[in-house]
Amino acid sequence: MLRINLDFLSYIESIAHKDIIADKIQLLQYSPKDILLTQGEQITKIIVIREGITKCYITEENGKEYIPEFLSRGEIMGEIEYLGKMPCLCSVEAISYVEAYVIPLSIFDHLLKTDITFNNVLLAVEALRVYHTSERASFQQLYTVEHALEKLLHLQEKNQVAISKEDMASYLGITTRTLNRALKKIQGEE
Amino acid sequence: MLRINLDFLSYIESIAHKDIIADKIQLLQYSPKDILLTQGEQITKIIVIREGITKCYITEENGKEYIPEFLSRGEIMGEIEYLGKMPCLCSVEAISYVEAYVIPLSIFDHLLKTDITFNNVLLAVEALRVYHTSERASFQQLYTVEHALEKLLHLQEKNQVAISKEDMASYLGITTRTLNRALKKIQGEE
DNA sequence: TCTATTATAGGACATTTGTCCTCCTAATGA
DNA sequence: TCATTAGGAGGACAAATGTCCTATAATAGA
Repeated sequence: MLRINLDFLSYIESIAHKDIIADKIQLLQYSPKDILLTQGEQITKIIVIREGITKCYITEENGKEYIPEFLSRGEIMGEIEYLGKMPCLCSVEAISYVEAYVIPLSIFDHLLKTDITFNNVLLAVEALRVYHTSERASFQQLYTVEHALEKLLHLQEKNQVAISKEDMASYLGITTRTLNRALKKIQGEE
Repeated sequence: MLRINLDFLSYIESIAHKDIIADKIQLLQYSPKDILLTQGEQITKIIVIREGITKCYITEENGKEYIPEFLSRGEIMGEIEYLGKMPCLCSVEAISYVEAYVIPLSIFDHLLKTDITFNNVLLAVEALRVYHTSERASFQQLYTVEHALEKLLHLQEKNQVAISKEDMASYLGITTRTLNRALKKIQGEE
């Protein structure tokens, strides 16, 4: 639910500090509600979060929203679209104070073509993403809302994150009304 | 819905034929209902489909099934789990006659560590997977069953695939009863 | 201080979906 | 030929979910 990837962050930081290209990788700051990426647009940079929490959300044509993930430390964004030559899948919004490395596409491309360790590390990142995304899609389709909600609440507690009810509903792919009902039911069972 | 990746297939075939390691990559045949991978087991090989259609399915603890994708030409399997050091996420079953390249882990690993083009091609594959998986999860959560079913029917027609009603329901994350109702409703609207 | 806005909570009703059954048909093997 | 089985279709009822609406509390800004 709150994805982090410290291995990847370490690798990016080692590049950002030591490399000849270091001065081309910026460390930027974002405030809550700042937009890091916009759905549908072409990618112009790759972003890796150093600190803070963001939400990644898809707005469908019927106006509803779905949150595939909350991204935090060491998570990369924009690379999927660049690699697949696709427009941006999600919008990404800071929900806390955020610091992130911003990598120009030229640098990202250079790393892809020359740095095999970078390729290996990135492949591991993407593998985990596919795994978790499929696992979650399956879970949410086949279990009750309550079951999914309980899991979400545990994750929230474990990660010490506070998210709005609306975002929780978007993450679960339900309405806030259904979320409230499920919360009531869980309380009653305790 | 029926994923194919001809670029990746070309690259694998070029390796399978020309390389020094060619004799270690086998071309195996499978009949309908043969199992290529089993959910929960450790991966022992990487498989790339040359011909035919397979279904990839997750069985949850409550006995229900979810089908993340139907994989066909040029699709790879097992690599996610190997890269992420995870047990097998899905079982994969042939639903037509299938021919597939079977790559030993040692060879796959060797390619990862030495062949940067291989890394680049594989990254593109995984990027598309994350993209499509998230896109579909969002779509299925936020639109009506009918809407999702119509899309599925178009894809089936376009790809000339016949799948059982039960598999269609598993793909949509619903019961066959709900599938039948949705089919009736669509017929009425035509 | 006073309004406007936002997040939250939940009632009432309609719709959708799941569960449990039954029935039908085609294909298969004894 | 006659069960037997698997896939498909759909009725009846219960449960879950969405929609629409109202209400409250907290907060920000004039």
